[in-house]
Amino acid sequence: MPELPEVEVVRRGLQTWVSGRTIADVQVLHPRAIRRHLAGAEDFAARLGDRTVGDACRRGKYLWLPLTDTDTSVLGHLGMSGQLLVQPQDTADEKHLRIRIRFADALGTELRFVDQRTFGGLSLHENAPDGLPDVLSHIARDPLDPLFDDAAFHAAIRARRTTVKRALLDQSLISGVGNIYADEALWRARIHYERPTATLTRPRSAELLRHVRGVMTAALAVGGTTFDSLYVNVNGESGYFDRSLDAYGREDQPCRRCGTPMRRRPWMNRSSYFCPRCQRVPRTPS
DNA sequence: AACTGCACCTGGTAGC
DNA sequence: TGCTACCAGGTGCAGT
Repeated sequence: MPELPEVEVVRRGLQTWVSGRTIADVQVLHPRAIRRHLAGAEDFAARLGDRTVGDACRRGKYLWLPLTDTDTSVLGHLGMSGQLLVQPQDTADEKHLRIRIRFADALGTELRFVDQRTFGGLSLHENAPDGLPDVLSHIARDPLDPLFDDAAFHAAIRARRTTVKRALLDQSLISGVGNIYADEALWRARIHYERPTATLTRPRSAELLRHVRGVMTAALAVGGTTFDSLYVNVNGESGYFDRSLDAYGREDQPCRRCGTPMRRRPWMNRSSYFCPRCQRVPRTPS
């Protein structure tokens, strides 16, 4: 399940193996993969043809590739299960290959969008004046962005009448955080996922942000080490997921701080994992 | 306007 | 064995 660190690994891969190359042709093998490109598959392919790819960019979980000499970008989101792979052209098609992009050079590789559950996809958009694809106007900066405004974040969540995990997953407040890293950061900060944001003091929200950054930076360090080949990879199975998670997926296993069995609770058609001792349920005088 | 809840997907697995 | 039910969850939008 790609969140910000995994997407950043993919961005780096695209920058290394795709930026600067000129597109020869595009095959859309599943229409749902370009459903956000409203003009359809033929239009998508035609607009990419003969265009050159600029520097790979990211905000939160969104990736985009500007097309040089145009005011447009190819926007990508990996959804739940998406992968962007740079493969030798003679590699057999993946079972869930959705989009193939061939290049006009002789490097012998192509870019493939593979996605089992088809929550992700590619689309082409006009760039807004700030250079971002126009459809990203509602996506906040992510916590690894140097221009992320910690004070504004604190003020925004204090003004909301919602709970802290909802706020962490609200991409208009802070982008790039998903269910896994939200639980990890809340465990590190010893905050219960249902704590009202209005109860967070400035030091507590600062501490939470520090842990969000800490868990993402650690994941990025691990994910980054596996990426040193002709392969832009994201599969949610990096070593980080197996070895380093303290909360997510650890139901009934001892808390790594206090030994209390961790709990899982249904939450928003998902799950929240937490330590019932370290992360006390807030008393809510409604 | 701010907030809540759900549809969209498919493969793996648990249960019967 | 073969069927059903459920789970994973990011996003956008309909509904309140």
